Amino acid sequence: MTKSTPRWLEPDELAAWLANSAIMISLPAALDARMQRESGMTFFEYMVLSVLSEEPERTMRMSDLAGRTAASLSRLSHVAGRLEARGLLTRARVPGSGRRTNATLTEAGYAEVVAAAPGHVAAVREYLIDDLDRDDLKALRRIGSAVEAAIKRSPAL
Amino acid sequence: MTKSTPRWLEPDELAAWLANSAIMISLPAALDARMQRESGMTFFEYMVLSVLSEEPERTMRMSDLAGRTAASLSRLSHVAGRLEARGLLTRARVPGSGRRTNATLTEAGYAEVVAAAPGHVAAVREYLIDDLDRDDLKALRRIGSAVEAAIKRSPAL
DNA sequence: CCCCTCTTGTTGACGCATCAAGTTCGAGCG
DNA sequence: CGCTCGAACTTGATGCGTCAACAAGAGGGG
Repeated sequence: MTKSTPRWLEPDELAAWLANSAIMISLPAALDARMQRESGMTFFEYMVLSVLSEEPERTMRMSDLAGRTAASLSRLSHVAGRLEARGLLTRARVPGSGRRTNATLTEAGYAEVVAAAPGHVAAVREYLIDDLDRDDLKALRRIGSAVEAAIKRSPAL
Repeated sequence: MTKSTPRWLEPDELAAWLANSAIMISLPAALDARMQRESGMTFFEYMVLSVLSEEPERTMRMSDLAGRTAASLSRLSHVAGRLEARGLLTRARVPGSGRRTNATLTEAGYAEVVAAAPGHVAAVREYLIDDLDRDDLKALRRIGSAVEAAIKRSPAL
């Protein structure tokens, strides 16, 4: 409690923050709802399958997959369990390498990604990309990187 | 299924989209975790209390509150129930006005917001605002507005 | 007047995320 | 060798969000 009174947000900062809320809150909700409706899978499930689909052998270590999808290992494990039950991927321990596990996309899983991809891209365009000009795209890139860095910078506390 | 092959994302669009994922996924998670740790409440709960605290009489209709927090009425109702159980707000039907209900912040609720606010602002600065220059702030504002508009534009489907 | 329907909320079931434990394996080291 | 440590998952309990169903006024025709 040695903190002094905080620097409150100034008007333009506040406006930016409020605008950001739309991106942070409404966008994921909208994308999720649409994926669910059109492809019967979660936005996050799509991410997992999609990342796998672009990997050589369509295979990836659970840890790496978690990193790539910005998820906790626990979350990924639960999701992988469900996807495995649905026959969209398989898991296999990598022998002689500690507790490492590889996830591999099945044919059925690949087919699902391929089927879902167009709708996904369309949604991303419709809700975000197509409304932005080249400068906005660049800015978004910078902002995203900054956020990523800032979060990584404060792992514990 | 009359769709032709979709316009895939071009490199700079893809980069922007990936960067956006950090904002959409990691940022809310980070803010949520921190609010939980430092103030024992959800990010969303904070929003609700905070919005109420700035209202005259610290009172607002449930519907309006839902709109302001970008939540479904159902979600808000659940949360309001919990907050009410914790003594942070009260609900009361508005007599003679259909089924309208007003939510009002209690003293205890107000005290919680006040206590949580500095940490909240600090987090918002640390994870987002303080890393951005004036142009980025403006861009963020434009992008947020665009997203909001795009989502409103596609209510059904 | 009575029914119809619209608005506004609430509720319950279900699914997913999170958090804290537990499990299993490899490695380092004494 | 045997022990402990840490890395890499998995699992189970708990809590929140969503979706669909319901409830309860208020108009508004007919």
